[in-house]
Amino acid sequence: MPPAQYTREEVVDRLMAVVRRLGYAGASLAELSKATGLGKSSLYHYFPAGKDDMVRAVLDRLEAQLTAGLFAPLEAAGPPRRRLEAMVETLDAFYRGGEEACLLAQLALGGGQRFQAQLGRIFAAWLAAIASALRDAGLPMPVAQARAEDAVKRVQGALILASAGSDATAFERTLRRLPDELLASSATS
Amino acid sequence: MPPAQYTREEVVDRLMAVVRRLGYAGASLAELSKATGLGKSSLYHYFPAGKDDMVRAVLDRLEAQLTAGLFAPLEAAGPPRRRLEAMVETLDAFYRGGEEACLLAQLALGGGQRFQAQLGRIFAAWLAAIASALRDAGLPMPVAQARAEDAVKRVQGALILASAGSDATAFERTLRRLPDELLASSATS
DNA sequence: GTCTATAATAGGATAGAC
DNA sequence: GTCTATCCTATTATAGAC
Repeated sequence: MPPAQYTREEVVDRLMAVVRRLGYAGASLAELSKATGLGKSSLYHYFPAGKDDMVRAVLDRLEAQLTAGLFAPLEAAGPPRRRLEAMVETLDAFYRGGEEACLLAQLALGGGQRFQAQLGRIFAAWLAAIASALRDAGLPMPVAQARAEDAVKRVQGALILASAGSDATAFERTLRRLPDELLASSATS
Repeated sequence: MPPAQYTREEVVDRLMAVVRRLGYAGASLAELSKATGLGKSSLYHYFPAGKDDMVRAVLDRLEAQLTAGLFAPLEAAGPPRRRLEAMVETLDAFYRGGEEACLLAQLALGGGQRFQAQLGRIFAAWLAAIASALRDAGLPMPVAQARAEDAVKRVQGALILASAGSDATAFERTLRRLPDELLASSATS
């Protein structure tokens, strides 16, 4: 009954948690309503186009969060290693040590083609941001790009393994070794 | 109307294709019915407990297929490199160059905790099979295990990237470099 | 073993009061 | 801006004929 309990951003954050946990198809309006404390009609007030609209808002917000909290710091000035370590810390907090799934992966697998374009852009931005740090560390651009892609794959794969309950520590181990492996001057990559 | 159009295995294969593409929540009985050419009632004849029963059968069949087609060859006699190359070829065919998603990932992200125990076992078997080949190649067991885990993460991550439409060739590139990187005698891993 | 028909429920969406 | 009430459709599941 009280007016404007939550800001739109707070609402979107709560929606994000649901989609992240249950996926696009699994996130029913009932769940979304429960998570936000808003009735279905209130959700439709915020998001006139319905569920698609909600998930779109969630993805937009995630993109903004990643851009500001993950990609920008990777491309900012400062020692490349420090930047990569910051990424690792951000990821660890964001995925709560592997306990929380990745919204990008959820939408990639369960969102049909609805979000593919945006997901592609977000992943590309992530790759570019990592490559930027590696290039600043002195790696040739092709190597930097290849390693960046490898890093994202490892993080995503580790989250799948963690979700599968195979190995709860898999994610943490991946993160811990990431900076060293990205910056190594070896020949493998 | 004709009796027993498909064997149970054929039915399960068709169900698998749907779950793989749409995920657990997205795979409706209507889709499953369409894919198998069976009415809903016929599906309930094969799988009395309903959708859960169907997906359980799908996962059981996948586990059997992976055990016979992927894990066993990895642990069989023969040159380790050959075995790893066989894995890569099998994966490439199975995921059609990255165009098809991974059922394991779909169920890990969208299956709640319903399948977690089985998924954990399957991933553990995969890791053990790769590690077995690497140990036969002369790598110390801890290194073999770490690299095996890394390989599975890369494959899973590459499939996410491919699903996200970010980079269609990411999967192929990951596969191609896998044997060399797994067998390298470098210090990184 | 498959079908048609039907039920019961859940999901997405809207109308209109407050 | 939120609610209750409602609608329509999809979804899951079952009954019973063939």
